[in-house]
Amino acid sequence: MKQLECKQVYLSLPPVLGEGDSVALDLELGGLREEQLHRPAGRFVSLACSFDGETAYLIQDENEIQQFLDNISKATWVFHNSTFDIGHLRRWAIVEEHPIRDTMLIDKILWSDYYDDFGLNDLVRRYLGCYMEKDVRKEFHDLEGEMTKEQIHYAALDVIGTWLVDREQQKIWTEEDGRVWSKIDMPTVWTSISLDGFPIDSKQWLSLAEGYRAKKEEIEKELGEKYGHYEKKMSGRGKNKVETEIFVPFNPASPSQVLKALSANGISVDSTGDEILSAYAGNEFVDRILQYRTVAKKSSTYGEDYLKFVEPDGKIYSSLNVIGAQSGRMSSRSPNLMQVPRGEEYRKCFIAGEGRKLIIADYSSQEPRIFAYLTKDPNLIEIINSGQDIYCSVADFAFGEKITKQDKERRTQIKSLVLGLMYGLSPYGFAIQNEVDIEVAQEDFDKFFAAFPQAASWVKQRQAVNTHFTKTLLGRKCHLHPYNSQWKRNALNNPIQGSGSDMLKIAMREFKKTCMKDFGLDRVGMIMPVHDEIVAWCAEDLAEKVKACLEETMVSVAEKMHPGIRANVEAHIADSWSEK
DNA sequence: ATCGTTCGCGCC
DNA sequence: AAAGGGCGCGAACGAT
Repeated sequence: MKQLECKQVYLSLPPVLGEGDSVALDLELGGLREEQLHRPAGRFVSLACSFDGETAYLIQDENEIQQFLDNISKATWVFHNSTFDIGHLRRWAIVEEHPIRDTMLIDKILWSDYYDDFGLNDLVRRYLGCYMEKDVRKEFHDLEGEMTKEQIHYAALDVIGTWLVDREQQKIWTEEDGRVWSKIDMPTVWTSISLDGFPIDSKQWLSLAEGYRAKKEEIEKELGEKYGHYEKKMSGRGKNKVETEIFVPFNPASPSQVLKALSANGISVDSTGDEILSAYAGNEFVDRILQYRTVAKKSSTYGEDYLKFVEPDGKIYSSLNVIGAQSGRMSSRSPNLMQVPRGEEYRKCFIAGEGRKLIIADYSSQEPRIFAYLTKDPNLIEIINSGQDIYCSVADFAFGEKITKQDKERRTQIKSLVLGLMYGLSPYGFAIQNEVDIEVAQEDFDKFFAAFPQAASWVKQRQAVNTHFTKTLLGRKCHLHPYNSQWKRNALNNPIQGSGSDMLKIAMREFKKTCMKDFGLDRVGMIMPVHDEIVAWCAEDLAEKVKACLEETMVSVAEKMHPGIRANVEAHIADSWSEK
């Protein structure tokens, strides 16, 4: 395979560029750990750029960064993983919101779920047929003094690769792809790097974690002794060789050991996940294992170690991946703030902080509304627009059952049917999940589709023929694998999930553009998105206004996306994340 | 030791 | 043949 080439590297500032130019930029830092790539940590090593795909300019003095950026301020900036570069550049320079392209994110827009690797080396291979050494980049992390010649060369190749890939992407992206980038994901990049940390009550968290660790260790000890076994072991040499018996405690965290123990208990299953084991609830061993899992999760993922993410200012800053899922959804890591247990005990630890309030707003039934819009089913639309509880109304309309929100069991079942349908749930799956006969499940499905014929035909049509890709309401593509049976469920779910994520991204953009701008970034800020929810903060005296603003923004964004279908947003002013 | 994969489970 | 979509994380486990 060809090697990427660089004709010349100038160890100097780039010339002043004009408006039509596009310039690829790449920042190298040293001394960064994986989990803090998104934080202002690490040493500046170099900043490089290329505006022709042949030559590169590179500086190694952090005092020149501002001038470097000023020289190219008129041009469009191109990054590979812009969140990283821009986030860090702002440590040394003033970086205003600016037209950018991101070869990684744009490739996800173009090829979501067609490829699953979006590293610069992957793109260089796919677009340019060139091979890029990867290992040299690692050395930056340990770099102490001057860059070696080789390192300078590879830093230059990075920007050249980025520039050339961008040029190729520009040739193939459609107007619609361009809109998805400029209206949805580009603004989200700028939003993501200005998200504020989430203040944490560390003391409370710690006492929770300690409690769960104690419980975990207790069960571990009990089960370890009760279900452990002796193993013969040889020790010593030659004449002194003796056979001893060693007690090996049972490890409840080991799926294979659990499987064996279950089998010894007369329970034969293929795997030991919660869904399978809960069918054996009542069995002493099974119950204990499930209890163990609950407390083990809480003392591992949400244990004492979690506090390593709390920074000196008492806040947790997670890293937001602007396109984290094939559907376009965002994801969060280090830590993933989107999956903090919903229990009050945990959410209570996430607080507003002194003199501030949290504004928590989420779309209610976001996906069913999108589903109704996509299918244009008049009956479903009528139910949604009536403002009544969707699942109770479906119970009445489709099944002739008069239920209220208090009939939790049936309502939950119907809710799981409606939501499940949008995920590609089959009657078979519904039957197993709800422990009903397949005939009963099939009948529920039939009744639902009979009541909502247009929804039925939409679902059927989505799955009739593989169109190679699906699109969200705003045109974000996701490719379908024709040889994978999952394509049918993706064809169904993707426009729904993806449109939901587009909606939230735009709502974030609008909230920032209006409310945050009006009141000032020292008075209002965003903390995090959670798929259909935005957590923001503001100065105490602004709470009512900001709440109203966030609510209105979210509603209006949604109703623009699905005209004719009402949106509903539940917003709250709170001192902690647990209040709803 | 260090790596990648699998399992199980937290969230929407 | 499979049987509800999308993630990230920690522990276990097998491979190197």
